[in-house]
Amino acid sequence: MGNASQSVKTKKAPEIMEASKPDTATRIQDVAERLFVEHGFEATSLRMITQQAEVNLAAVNYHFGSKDALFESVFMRRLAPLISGCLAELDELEQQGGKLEVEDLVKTFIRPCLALSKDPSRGGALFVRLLSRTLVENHRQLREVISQQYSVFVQRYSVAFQKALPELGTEELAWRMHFAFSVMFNAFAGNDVLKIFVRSQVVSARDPDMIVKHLVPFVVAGLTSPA
Amino acid sequence: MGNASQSVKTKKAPEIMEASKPDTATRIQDVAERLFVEHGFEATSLRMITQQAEVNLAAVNYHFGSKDALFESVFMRRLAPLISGCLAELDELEQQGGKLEVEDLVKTFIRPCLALSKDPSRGGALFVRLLSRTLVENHRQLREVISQQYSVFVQRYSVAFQKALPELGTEELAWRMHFAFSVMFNAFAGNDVLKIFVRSQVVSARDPDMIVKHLVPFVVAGLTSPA
DNA sequence: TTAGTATTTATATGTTTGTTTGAAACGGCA
DNA sequence: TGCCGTTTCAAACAAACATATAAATACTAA
Repeated sequence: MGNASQSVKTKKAPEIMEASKPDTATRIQDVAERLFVEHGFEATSLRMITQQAEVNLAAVNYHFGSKDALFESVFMRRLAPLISGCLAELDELEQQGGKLEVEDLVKTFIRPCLALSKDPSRGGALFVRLLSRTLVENHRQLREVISQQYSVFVQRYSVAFQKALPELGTEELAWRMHFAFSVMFNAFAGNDVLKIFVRSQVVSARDPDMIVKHLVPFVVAGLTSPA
Repeated sequence: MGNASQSVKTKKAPEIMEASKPDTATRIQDVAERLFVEHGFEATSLRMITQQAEVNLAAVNYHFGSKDALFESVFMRRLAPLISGCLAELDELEQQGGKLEVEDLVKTFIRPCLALSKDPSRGGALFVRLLSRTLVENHRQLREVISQQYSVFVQRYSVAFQKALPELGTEELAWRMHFAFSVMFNAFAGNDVLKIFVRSQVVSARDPDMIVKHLVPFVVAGLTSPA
């Protein structure tokens, strides 16, 4: 096993939980995630990754098949749980009946993002930043995979928001959702447009709870503003 | 002249306006702008640029000094006029007295962006996308240059928004401006987070006027929502 | 025209890139 | 112990990279 590119890694967990370092493949993923976020896909060389992960250069191609496949693996490892988390919250909200409130709907998306951001064992805010990079770089094949597997995500939210905002036309709603998710993603990713213009790095408070506190009212106001 | 990296290009304009191709340096900038947007800085090689611009490989280093300097040149060529445009609108609005309305303030930023987006001779929406890429990749030295020259941009808008929204604390206002500029930038850059999840490319209407029509109410609502 | 500078060209340099290879080392099971 | 599938390793690969150099050409001013 290994050099086949389809292997996603199914190793036995070490029985006696060693406090030291994880799996080779996992170590590669962890370092790669950080470096891809920091420098982008192209600017991150396999040598940087393998050196920091303290594994042999050939290990990447052995375990993942290629640099592209490594990226996809790193990406999907985080995306799947995040999407599931959102859809689970959405399920719960819809099943408890009653009128769908925009704020609650927004929170079904924000809460899993917030939870992820605060969980170092899942890379913290790294993945949201990776996602925002991936949005802007265009890894065609990855987009293919994502849209094949997760188009339901957008559909579910579209339907839900339509119910919560029945007075809006589908087009108007599409625009507002576009804007809303755009703010939310970039907020969690920490992409501050204004930061590029000012010297001080102090501005970025970075506390995820603070983000949410200010983010929710802003987004809800935008979504619910009179047509 | 040429190989010194400080040369920003000061060629005579061709007297008889040839309909054919512009300056070598300009041709390089035009192609580079498009390719940097499409593939990012690292993934764009000087060979791609020079081939498409139909100039010799060494021309980049001759005219701009280095790949980094070329990027900075490409970037600044568009940033400077855009910022000036915004500040000019802001000046005009402030000088005409009366209470500062949030919507008018928002429009002082949106109008120059819209004008740029609709002007092919200035690269259309390319630069906004380049800016959004630059935000996410971090070209340190470029950030330095920008913040040195254009920190006034943020200061001016901070003061203006504070006047228009006196009931907000400075911190609350900073968050809202962060969110507002984030939506606006990403709207013009066409970074649609949801697009990555759905197959159809049809969604992206792309008409800048349409963007504005829906964008302004959303942003204004977010900014003015009760504290 | 001629002299001198500005630009373009072809070619070469030395790195760095992703990927491959074949052998060595490892680990569980007979 | 000896075997065998799995994993690691050092080394090498061609290809592509940014940049440098010197010769060739284009242009301008006298």
